[in-house]
Amino acid sequence: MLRGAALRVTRPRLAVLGAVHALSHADTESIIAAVRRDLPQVSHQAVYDSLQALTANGLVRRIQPSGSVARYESRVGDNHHHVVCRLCGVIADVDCAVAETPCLTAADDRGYSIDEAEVIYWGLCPDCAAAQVLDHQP
Amino acid sequence: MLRGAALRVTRPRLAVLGAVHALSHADTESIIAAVRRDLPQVSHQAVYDSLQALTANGLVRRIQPSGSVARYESRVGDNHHHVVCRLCGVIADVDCAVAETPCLTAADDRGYSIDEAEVIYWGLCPDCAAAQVLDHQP
DNA sequence: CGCGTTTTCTTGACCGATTCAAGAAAACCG
DNA sequence: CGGTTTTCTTGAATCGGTCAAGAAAACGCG
Repeated sequence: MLRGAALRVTRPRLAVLGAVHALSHADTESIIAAVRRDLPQVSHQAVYDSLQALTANGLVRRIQPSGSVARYESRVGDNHHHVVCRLCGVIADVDCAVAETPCLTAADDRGYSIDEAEVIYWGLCPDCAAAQVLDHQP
Repeated sequence: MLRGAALRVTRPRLAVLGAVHALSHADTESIIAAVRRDLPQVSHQAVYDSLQALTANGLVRRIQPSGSVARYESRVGDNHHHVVCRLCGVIADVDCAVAETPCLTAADDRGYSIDEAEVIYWGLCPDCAAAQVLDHQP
């Protein structure tokens, strides 16, 4: 994958790529921890640089819902979206409701040349929704 | 407006509300500057608290595209979306392409109870797109 | 395979938006 | 006009992320 993107193959990059694939919507801190299980010596900066390089070349995708730190996922190139729990912050993938390139056409594009539509659904995850109900019926 | 939301009416809150209405997608720093034109003494904390209170009560809306600081707008309750320029970061409003509650229905909601769909279109604003073309045809 | 160039990693300082905490001031309710 | 509660001031702290300089590792080529 790295060679395909004309990126040098280094241990930190391999480990970061592995970590992003192994974890689900992981933040940088979790990725650093995972990478250090293999390479205890890596600096946080190497991880930041790797994530930046991988993101810029489309090998991983970066998402950052409001109020959250940056998170990374390995599912790329299929324009799927995310649903975020307002209470616990957990993220799940959702496929687009509309079509292949979903809401990619704005009603009026204001003269912008749009290349991506990012959709975030906000709500309550099943667990938090259940806890919510219990609170109101004690 | 403040009374309608059961919020105490204070000078800082009035000034913040005015600033958000006067500016377009302003960040906190701009809002602080605008507020201080009327009330030179206000602390940044008062502005942060006011924005938080206004946002929590739906009087202003907070948006935060990846890589940007928090921004606030006065257009609320009409589920419109935003288009962000990848180069200069400028933000414009766009109405939803689909319907009243646009992409509010995910293909598979994963058991979440969704209450909002937030859409951000990424692309190039007219100015940056033009500059881009000039770069490639010097 | 070894060398030189270029990119990447290590180390450690730094930054800036936002939050926390404690006390003073101001709104609201009779 | 008090008393209570919320909000504001002041000032410090937090924390994700970035910057900078030199050391180390990849890669390309002979």
